[in-house]
Amino acid sequence: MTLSVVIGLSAVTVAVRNGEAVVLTVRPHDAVTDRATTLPGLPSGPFHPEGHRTFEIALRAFVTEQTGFDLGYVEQLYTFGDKGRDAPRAEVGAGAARVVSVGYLALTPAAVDTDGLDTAWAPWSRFFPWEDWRQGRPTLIDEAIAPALRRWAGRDESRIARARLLFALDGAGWNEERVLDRYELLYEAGLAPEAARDQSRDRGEDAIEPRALSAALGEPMLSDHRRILATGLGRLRGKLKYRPVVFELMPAEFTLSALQRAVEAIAGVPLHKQNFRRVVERIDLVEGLGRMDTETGGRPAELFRFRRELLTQRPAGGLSLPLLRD
Amino acid sequence: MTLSVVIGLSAVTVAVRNGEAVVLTVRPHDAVTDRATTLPGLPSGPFHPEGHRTFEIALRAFVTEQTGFDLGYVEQLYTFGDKGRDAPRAEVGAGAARVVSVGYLALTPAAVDTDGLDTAWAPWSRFFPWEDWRQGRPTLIDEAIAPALRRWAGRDESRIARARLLFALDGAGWNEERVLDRYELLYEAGLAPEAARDQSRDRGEDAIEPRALSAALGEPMLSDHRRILATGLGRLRGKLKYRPVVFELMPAEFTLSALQRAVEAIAGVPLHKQNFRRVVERIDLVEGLGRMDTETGGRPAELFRFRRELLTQRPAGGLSLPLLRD
DNA sequence: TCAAAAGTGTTATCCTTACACCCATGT
DNA sequence: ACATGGGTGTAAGGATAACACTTTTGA
Repeated sequence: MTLSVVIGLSAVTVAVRNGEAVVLTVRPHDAVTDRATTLPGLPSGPFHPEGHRTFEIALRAFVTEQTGFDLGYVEQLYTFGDKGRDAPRAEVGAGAARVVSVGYLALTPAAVDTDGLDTAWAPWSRFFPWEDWRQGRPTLIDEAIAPALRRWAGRDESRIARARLLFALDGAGWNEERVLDRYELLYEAGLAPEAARDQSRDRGEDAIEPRALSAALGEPMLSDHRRILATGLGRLRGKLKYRPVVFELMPAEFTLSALQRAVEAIAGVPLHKQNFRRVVERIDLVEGLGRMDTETGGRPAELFRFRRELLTQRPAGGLSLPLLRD
Repeated sequence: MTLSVVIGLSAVTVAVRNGEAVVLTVRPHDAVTDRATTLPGLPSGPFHPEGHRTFEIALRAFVTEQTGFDLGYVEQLYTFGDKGRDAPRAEVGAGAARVVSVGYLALTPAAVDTDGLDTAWAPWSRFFPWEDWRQGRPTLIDEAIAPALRRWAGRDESRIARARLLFALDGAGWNEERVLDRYELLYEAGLAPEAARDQSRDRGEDAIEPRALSAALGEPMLSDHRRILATGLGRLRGKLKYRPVVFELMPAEFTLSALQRAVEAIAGVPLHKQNFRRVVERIDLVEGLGRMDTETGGRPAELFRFRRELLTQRPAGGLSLPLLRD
């Protein structure tokens, strides 16, 4: 019996709904009690070399199958292969297999609810509550994260420096892109419930999915899905700034405020209204339609559309983030 | 017999030598005639789930084994899984296996020659001659690439637009980062020798490595290695601008001109001397040593060092590229 | 009339670009 | 002295950040 390799494909599917960034999750429910039986996870499945011509085709099929949802924009994120962080060993044919995770990022303008009870659009702040700085610095950081990290770091200068840099302690600046590094630091410090679970499995204990783990530092997810989600959020936040990807999250027609709320929801920081508009104007990728949206609650706002046709004519950059200091 | 999966790990190892960007290649030689028996390839090997704890550990071992070289900075690039673009099917245990490629980028300051005859530092302009714009627009583009692409595109507007955008035709601007897209366009247009090879293998013909392929549009490489190399070059060119990665390519002490030549060699574009210096000064990551390098051929140049210790204190950006229009 | 959100004007500062010129060494 | 590369000054234009204010709707 040889240990072979199984490739797990997972999708981080992002949308913006009511000014909240949400991600598509699956959570198997008990048919009788209608209660969730396990942690939530990302739509995912194993790559079959016989049937699947490419990873992306296989991934799209998994998502549609499991959520009823059709993906639009898709890009590959990262491939995780380290032992002890993988999904529980899969059984394949004669023997066991090591699972390697290939994560994907998908963007979609429509966050419609599908009928499957097992599917849900979850705000990602549930999994990473420390990542939302739109209402200012989350109190969670100073009240829970910083003390716990300091306990873990002890006198280790390099640990202290990492914590300071990543969680903006002692006056250091917040870098919204480093989502994965922050999650990995918490994992390493034993502050992510997944760490304890992976360790107990590594010690040969049975791979039980722990149901009642503390959700204080963000809700845990199945397998290594929270790590993949962190990778996706980080990538998306970075990409916003150098590629016009926000528009993949917008409907055909939108107001500039809605666009700003979408960027803020992704980046997790508040932006300066007028300077944001200037930035949008400068990249010259939207076009006013002359029509108004009267549902805004105040003065009606002009509707705009994304001039997608320009992308084939010239390389286009993203939106710089004019921060609103408050 | 089931078709299983083998994960191939490959490294794009980059260094700068005499103002040229070079990449570490292996090319098996015939022991008797001392002539190369196949195309050059990247150092690579199959991931073993039993033995290897992480991809990166396995990769480092392969490179050391095959080239005698120890890697420093390493980052993952991309995982290629599409059928027909993979390496020839590997034989594993009972059956055949589909090969999936995980590419890595490694950076190193030392481009020392190792003794192995099979190893060579090759300038990457050999594989992508159209990517070097330091001496102005390469004539190869207008003389060979553009006509061939136009023949291939015919009346297809989307093909014409892609060719124009990627190869800066008809006055469009050159985007040095899109190395992979350019290679993929040439592959799709049948202008990369690898395309013909992969197709003949797909038709069931024997997987011969063709030895005498035209090198007009860049020398071909083994398997999908030129695609991985293109991914690495593109990633590195992008990263230069937002992370201080050039310094991974520099020795402990260097002159500012040497730094500029390194950036130019990677980015493939000429830079404006004084503005480059201003940019370097502004990011404030180098420190003058007060000592001089007298080997410059003109006035001695001051030696500088990279203040690596700052990286743990603050997040650091890269160098913007102040182009020299000429 | 007032709350709520849309939309505009203006300035100081900093960064980038684009000029042209002087300096120290080896031959 | 002169060729070769090292190193500097400065001004224009553009982008960003930081101010506060007007406009148009619905309740």
